[in-house]
Amino acid sequence: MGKGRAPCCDSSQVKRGSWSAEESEKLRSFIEKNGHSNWRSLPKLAGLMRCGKSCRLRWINYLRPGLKRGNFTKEEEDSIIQLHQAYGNKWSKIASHFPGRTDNEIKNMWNTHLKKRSSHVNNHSVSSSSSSASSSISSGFTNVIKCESLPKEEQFEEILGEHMACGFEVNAPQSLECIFQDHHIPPPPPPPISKPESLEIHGESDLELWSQLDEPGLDDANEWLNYLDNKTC
DNA sequence: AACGTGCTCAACCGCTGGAGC
DNA sequence: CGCTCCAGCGGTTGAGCACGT
Repeated sequence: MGKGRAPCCDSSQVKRGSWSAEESEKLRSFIEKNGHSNWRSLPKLAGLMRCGKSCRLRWINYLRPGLKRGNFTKEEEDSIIQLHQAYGNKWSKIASHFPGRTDNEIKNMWNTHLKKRSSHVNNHSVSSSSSSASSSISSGFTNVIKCESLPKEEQFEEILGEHMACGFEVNAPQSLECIFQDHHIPPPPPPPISKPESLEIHGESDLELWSQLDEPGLDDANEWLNYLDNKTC
């Protein structure tokens, strides 16, 4: 650490470990009355012997209203796997697709259950991805990108959302990455630019069209998706 | 009943990026 | 421009529980 910043709190002054019901209630009622504009000073103001970070975690992962607790549904699990293909370990990003679920919860779910399942699905999808990718580029999905009022990044988010809702399989987001990477939209994890797998399924010389997208602008991406859309409708 | 093992999940730790000075 | 502060994020840990022997 050296001359780095001071520790967030003095460990001799704060309580650690599990939260009691009383502490949780104190935190909840304080935040409901006063909000949480400053986590650092919050514990003091709320009369808690806790570090601000700890309060924040407790609130976000446990006390926050609207949290959906309990088991994940099959659909949620499938979506997590798919989103993980697109985002990697960006748990907060993934969690944003599941209102009421926390990044911590999803991260735990992934590490304990889905990691194994995903590797299985991944292997399986290598052989079957083409057809599933083709059928899931629905017109609804394509319409999202046409909503040009949204910033590009949001468009990408929207697309992925639709995309997952369509049951689009794992390597499809990577195709999208190819299309959008020049828009400086935060990319999903690699692979490098290449012709999307989904092209081959149409049995046409799609490479030609792809090659025209050397410097794809958003319109090019639209064109591309329209093309795919037409092919699948 | 006692013990060992594996699993779950709340919580902690350390790092990063943005904002303010 | 560099420093400090802070919120937020992702990785990791460990207490508690369930289950098998």
